[in-house]
Amino acid sequence: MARRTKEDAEKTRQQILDAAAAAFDAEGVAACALEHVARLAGVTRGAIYWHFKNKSDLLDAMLERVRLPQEQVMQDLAAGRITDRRPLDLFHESSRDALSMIVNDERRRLVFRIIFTRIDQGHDHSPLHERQQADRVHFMTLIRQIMARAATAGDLAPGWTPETAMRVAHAMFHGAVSDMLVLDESQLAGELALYLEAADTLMHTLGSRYDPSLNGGQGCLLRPALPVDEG
Amino acid sequence: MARRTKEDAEKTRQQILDAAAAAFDAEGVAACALEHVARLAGVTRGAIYWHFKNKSDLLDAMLERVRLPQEQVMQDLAAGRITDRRPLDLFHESSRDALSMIVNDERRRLVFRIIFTRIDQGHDHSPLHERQQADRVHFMTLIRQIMARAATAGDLAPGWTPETAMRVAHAMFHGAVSDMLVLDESQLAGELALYLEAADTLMHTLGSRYDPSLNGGQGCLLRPALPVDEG
DNA sequence: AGTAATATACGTGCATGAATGTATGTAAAG
DNA sequence: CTTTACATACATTCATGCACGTATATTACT
Repeated sequence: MARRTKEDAEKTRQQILDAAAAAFDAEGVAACALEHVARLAGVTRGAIYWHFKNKSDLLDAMLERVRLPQEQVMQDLAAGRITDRRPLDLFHESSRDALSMIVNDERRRLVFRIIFTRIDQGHDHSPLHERQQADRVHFMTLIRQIMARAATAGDLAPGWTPETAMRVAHAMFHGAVSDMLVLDESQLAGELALYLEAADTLMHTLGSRYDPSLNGGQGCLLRPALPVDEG
Repeated sequence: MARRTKEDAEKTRQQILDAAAAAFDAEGVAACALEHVARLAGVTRGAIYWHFKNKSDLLDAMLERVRLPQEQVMQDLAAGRITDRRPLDLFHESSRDALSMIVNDERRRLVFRIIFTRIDQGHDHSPLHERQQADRVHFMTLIRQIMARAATAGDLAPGWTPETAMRVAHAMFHGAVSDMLVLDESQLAGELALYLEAADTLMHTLGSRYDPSLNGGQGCLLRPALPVDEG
C-alpha cells in the first residue's frame, strides 16, 4: 500500500499499541503471534516491524504508556517537598486515586493485567524483570520514607514502625490490584468499593493517635471516628 | 532403553516434575521446551510424553504437588470445628506457617513462583485460570468466615468489619508472597522476618479490644501490648 | 519352575505447522 | 528523486506430537 502522512503513521503506531494490549491480554504475551496483533490493528506484520524492533520492544513501548501520575506526588511527598498536608492523608488519597485509575481506565487496566498475569517473565535477569524489580524497590522505599515522615510528625499509631507500616500498605495495594485485575468488568465497581473501604479502615488505623494522658495515666488509643457497627 | 521397574518409573516421574519446576522457573513456562525439561531430568522427551499427555498436563501435575497443609486448618476454623482457640490467633498462626513454608521449602517456592510470575495465563477461560480464580474466591470466603467468627466473639477491633478485615488480611498475604517470590535466596530470610513482623502488628491491631468503660465513659482502644519504640 | 506372550517404560526419528526475522517490492509524501 | 511507511514473500528456526523401535518387567500358562 501507499505511504501515509506522518500523522497517519503515528496513528497506526497507536493502533498497533492498542491492538497489542488487547491481543496480549486475550492470549498471553508469549502465546500471541504478532500476526494476530497486526490483524487486530488492521495492518500487517510489516507495519509492526517498521515501528518496533521486535515483540519485546513492542511490549516495552506498551508499558511506557501507563505511568501513573501519582508517582510524582509520592516522590514529592517522600522528599519532603510537600508540607501543607499530613503525609498519611496524602498517601491515602494518592493510593485511592491510583487504585481507582488502574481499575477504571480501560487502557491502564489492560496493561496492568498484562504485567501482573499475562507475562511470562523469562529468566531472573531479563531486562524486563530487572526493571520491575527496580520499580518495586523504589516504590517501597518511597512508602517507607513517607511513613517515616508520618512517624516523625507523631501520626503513626503506636505499635507501628515505618517499616511495618510500609510493608502492610504496600502489600495491601499490591494485593488489591492483583486481585481486581483478574475480575471481569461487571464485578470491578463493587470490588473496588470494598477495597477502598478496607484501605480507608487500614489507613485510619495506622493514623490513630495515642494519648498518654487518658485512661488514668496509662494512656490509650483514641477511638477511630469511622462509622462503627457495634453488633 | 530397557523397561524399568514400577518404582523406577515413579522415580523418573518425580524427576521429571522436579526438572520441570526448575526449568519452567528458569526459562518461563511458555518459552521452555520440553526438550530442556527432559535433559534436566536425564531422560528424553519420550519419557515425558509417556508420563504426561502434554506440557499443560505436566504443569497441572506440578501444581498439584504443593497444596499447603494450612488449608485444612483454615477450613476447619471457618466451619466452626475448632473452639479451643481464638479464631484470630489460629488464623494468625496458620498464616505465619504458610508464609514460612512457601518461602523456606524450595519445592513450594519454585512452584509458587511459577504460578505467580512464570505463567502466561492464556485467555480468561482457560481451565488453569478458572481454577486459580475459584481457589482465590474460596480462600477469601474462608477468611471472611473466620473474621466473622472473630467479630462474633468480640475479638475484632472497632472500625473493622469481617469484610474489611478479610480484604486487608488477604491482600497482605498475597502481596507478601508475590513480593518475596521475586527475591533471590540471600534476601529471603530477612524479608520474611520483616513481613512476619508486619503481619504480627496487623493481626495484633485487628484483635485489639475496645473497652467502653475507660476514658471517662467515652471508651477507648486498649493499647497494644507489643514492644513499642516511642521516639 | 521354566517359558512364551504381552504390557510397560522409555528412546529415536520424522512430519507438520507455526512464528520469527529479513529482504524486497511499492506507492505516495516531501 | 529520495525517503518513508508500509505490504508481500521467503528462508530459517524450532517445538510439538506422533509413529515406531526396543529391551525389559510382569504375567499366564504348562
